[in-house]
Amino acid sequence: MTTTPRRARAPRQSDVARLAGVSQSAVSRVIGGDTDAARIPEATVRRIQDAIKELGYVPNPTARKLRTGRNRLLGVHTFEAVFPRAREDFYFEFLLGIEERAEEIDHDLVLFTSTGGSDGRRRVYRDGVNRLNVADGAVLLGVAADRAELARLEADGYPFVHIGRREVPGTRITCVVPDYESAAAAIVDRLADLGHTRIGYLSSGIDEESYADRRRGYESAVARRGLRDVSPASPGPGPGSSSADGDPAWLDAVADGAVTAVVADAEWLANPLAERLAARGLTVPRDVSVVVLEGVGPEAPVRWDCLQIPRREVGRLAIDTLVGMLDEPGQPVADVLVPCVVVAGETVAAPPAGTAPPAGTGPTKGSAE
Amino acid sequence: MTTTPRRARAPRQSDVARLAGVSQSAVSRVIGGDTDAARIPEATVRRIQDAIKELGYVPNPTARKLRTGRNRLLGVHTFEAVFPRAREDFYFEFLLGIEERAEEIDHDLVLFTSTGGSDGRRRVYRDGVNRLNVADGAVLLGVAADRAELARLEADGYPFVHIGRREVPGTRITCVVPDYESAAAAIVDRLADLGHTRIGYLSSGIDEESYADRRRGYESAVARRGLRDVSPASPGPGPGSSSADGDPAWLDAVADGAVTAVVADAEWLANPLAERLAARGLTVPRDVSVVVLEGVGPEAPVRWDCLQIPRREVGRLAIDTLVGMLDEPGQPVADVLVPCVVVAGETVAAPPAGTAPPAGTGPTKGSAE
DNA sequence: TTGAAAGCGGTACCAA
DNA sequence: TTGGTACCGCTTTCAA
Repeated sequence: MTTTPRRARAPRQSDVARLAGVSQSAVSRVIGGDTDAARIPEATVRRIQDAIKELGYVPNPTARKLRTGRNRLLGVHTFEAVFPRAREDFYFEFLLGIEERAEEIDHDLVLFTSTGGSDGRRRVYRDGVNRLNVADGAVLLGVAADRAELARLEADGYPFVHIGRREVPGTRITCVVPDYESAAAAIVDRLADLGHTRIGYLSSGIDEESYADRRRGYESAVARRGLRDVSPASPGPGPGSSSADGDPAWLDAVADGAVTAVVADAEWLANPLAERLAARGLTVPRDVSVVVLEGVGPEAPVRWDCLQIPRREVGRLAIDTLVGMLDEPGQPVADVLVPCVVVAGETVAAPPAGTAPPAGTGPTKGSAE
Repeated sequence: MTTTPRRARAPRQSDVARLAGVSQSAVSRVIGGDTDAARIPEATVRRIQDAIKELGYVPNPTARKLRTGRNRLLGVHTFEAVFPRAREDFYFEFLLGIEERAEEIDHDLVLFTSTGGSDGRRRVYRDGVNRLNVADGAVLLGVAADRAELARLEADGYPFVHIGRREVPGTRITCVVPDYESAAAAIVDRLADLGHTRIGYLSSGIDEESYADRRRGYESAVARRGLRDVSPASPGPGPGSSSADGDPAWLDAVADGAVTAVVADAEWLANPLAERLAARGLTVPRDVSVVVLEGVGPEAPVRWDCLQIPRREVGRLAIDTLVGMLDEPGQPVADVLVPCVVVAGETVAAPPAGTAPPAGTGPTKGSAE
């Protein structure tokens, strides 16, 4: 009976070397695949491989890491709950892409966890030690990423990329971000091409980089195409203060034909908008076209025309960018912009015929009162 | 301006030693908290700590691991999808307990991922190397855990515990399992105490250790209490072949009063059972009591009397067991049984008055035809 | 009390 | 081509 004896000590390269009758460095070379640099005779390679098999030798990743600084382990750190429930669908696709790509390039992934503090926020540093250090580098994500930690990580020279734009004063952190700006501009272009000349922007009021990107793309395209921007007054940030709620005057102006297309930050803004327009006798898209700047799933009640965030691709590119940083340390790395797809739905059409711009219909910018 | 210069190299103990004017080993001792063994003067300790702070020194976990074999990293490996959707609720509580306990004893958690194969199954070994090796040990979970890998892991001497009982011929793997057997027996005892004398077992037909445990507890208690077991014929294993579907004859016998209480493997068996009993004019629990052998959430439509799996506690104990193995290598470790709670619901009552056992109501075991 | 030095298991340079 | 050897950063004897 050939029961494997409880191996007291894992075999090392030196054991392999002894069995094969060669030096330890020869073993290391064969394992490292350095057969080109220092051509080792077929026979020797064979003997070494046999010895490896016989002993069941496997390289020790810890020793490797200590020596080379790499162990083909990539960290993933989300600043939110470990096993998110509500946010799960949001992260899921990113993580899929990350995992997919990591595996393709033969890296393993480690998900860092532990809440780290009584406040329940997930931290990178605990007692001053960077927990990510066991991995060669890390991908960070999470809408509420702690910026101070990002700055420290960067200052410590730890290689990482962040999914989603994150600006930290005095620090250059590498981000992989959906190209919201171009996509928003493309959406405006499409509306302009269809004949819309007076459009509005319905903002979520959320003060975060990605929302700013979208708005910027919208505004530059509006200017470039010479359109008239008739948006409601910007609401203060914070939940519940959607601008659709806040500006009935603007809605009345829309009903009056002041605007023939609306670009909305998010689906949860578009739904009440459609309701309120309906209450004023307007139909989407016959009277007003609506585009949503955040991908909506196929199970959405309305098939909005929308911008689709390429989450999977963003995840994959985050891995590639990170590994690029590891391979070329010290090189400055530019942010990576990932193109978004604009998906056609059922909420965009040409403006209603004969909707000439009513003369002097309110301000170009700001509330339409 | 005190901008931290881009640190080319992380500070090491030797740097700290030089700055503090002591030897490297002194630094190591202070960090290791060995102040008792080799009493270092207050002043020296202070100088070293100051130097540590000034340099921002943090210990290198890789070097530590290479030297001591430990790095306070515990792996978690699930054999199912990385970011489970459907199963999430099932695993979630285990993971909560694992994380909670790991943090209490100051260990970090590493979730291993990567699908490992084109078959989509998650593997521990890839190209023969144990990917868990960067961690001191690991907690494994997943209903379809690959047994061959468990055997190999054990043979390799890698420390791990498995959540849920897993039998592998020729191997002793340490498991942390809910004590289904005792809980099932306690349930039978309670029914017997209430006066039930003829009860049935509704099996899921799933061929797995945990289900076998439950049935064993049921059967031993039935025998011990001298009850009559009138269960439907065991269905073949596989989805859709629930025994409630498969045995209308048994249902008729129940309606006839052959059985006053039913123990069901899972909630998805109990729901159709209740419907079919209702169709025959029976009410739960007035005519028939029903207990479910798998905890059901508070949002369940029916508040079943049920067995609650102490998932959180199981997770915590898995960590404690694992760390125990690490602290005392070589010691054989017994499986850990975690008591289950039996939760009172609204589906158990005393048997209907005057339900004397009908004489000769069918076989003690098997189909009640 | 403190320091020098030997590894932990590999990698990679430099000689032979 | 091959082997000897220094070193990665830390822990832990063993001497001083």
